Amino acid sequence: MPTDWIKGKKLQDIQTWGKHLLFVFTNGTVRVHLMLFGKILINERRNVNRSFFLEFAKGEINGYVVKAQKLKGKSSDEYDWRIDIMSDEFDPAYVKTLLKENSNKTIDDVLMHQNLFAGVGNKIRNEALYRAGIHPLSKVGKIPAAKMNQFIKEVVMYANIFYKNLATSGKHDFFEVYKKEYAADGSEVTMKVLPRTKRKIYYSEHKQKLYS
DNA sequence: GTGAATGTTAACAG
DNA sequence: CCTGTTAACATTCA
Repeated sequence: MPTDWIKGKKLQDIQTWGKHLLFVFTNGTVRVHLMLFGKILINERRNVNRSFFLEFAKGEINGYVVKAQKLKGKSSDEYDWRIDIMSDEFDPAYVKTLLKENSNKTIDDVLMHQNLFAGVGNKIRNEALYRAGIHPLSKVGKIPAAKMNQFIKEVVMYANIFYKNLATSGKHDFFEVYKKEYAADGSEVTMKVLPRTKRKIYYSEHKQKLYS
């Protein structure tokens, strides 16, 4: 990404939307995505090329193996924070209306859609489904409304656990089912490779009910 | 040396 | 033209 346009400009704000990290300048916004292997370091460098960096009078922000691009318009035009699971504006009722258009899809599939649950990745998907007791291959339209409400809460709750873990210990290793042989409740964990996405899902047949 | 892993999207096939 | 699938990209760690 060309960076000439940022030179000498003031960084006004840093925002997040789902997995997007946004650096807001007076004359534009930079979106940074860490993809699978990305890292952001503050006042720290590695011995490999930075794929994105911001150098200030004091301190610097370095991105390694990240994807950076300039947003076309204002971030508020491009992003709807009602579907960002970590946002104060996250709106479960709104997400539910969006889910209605996806009632014939499976819950594991829909969860990873960044235009429905921005910020959910494979770990949060597996953990939230386990905590809510929903089988990943359940059909969205077959899950009772009350259960769906509970589930959406679990997504947000687990995302916050994940975040707090990372913020306090620098690690996120609180898993009850993901990559486990036995789940937290002692039941056996089943692992399946999803045919289309090739991602792995972990679940407990015992605890997680299949709605189909 | 090999495989797997917090993800997205361009390119392709049908 | 739309939908679904495959391939590509990049890095670190066990």
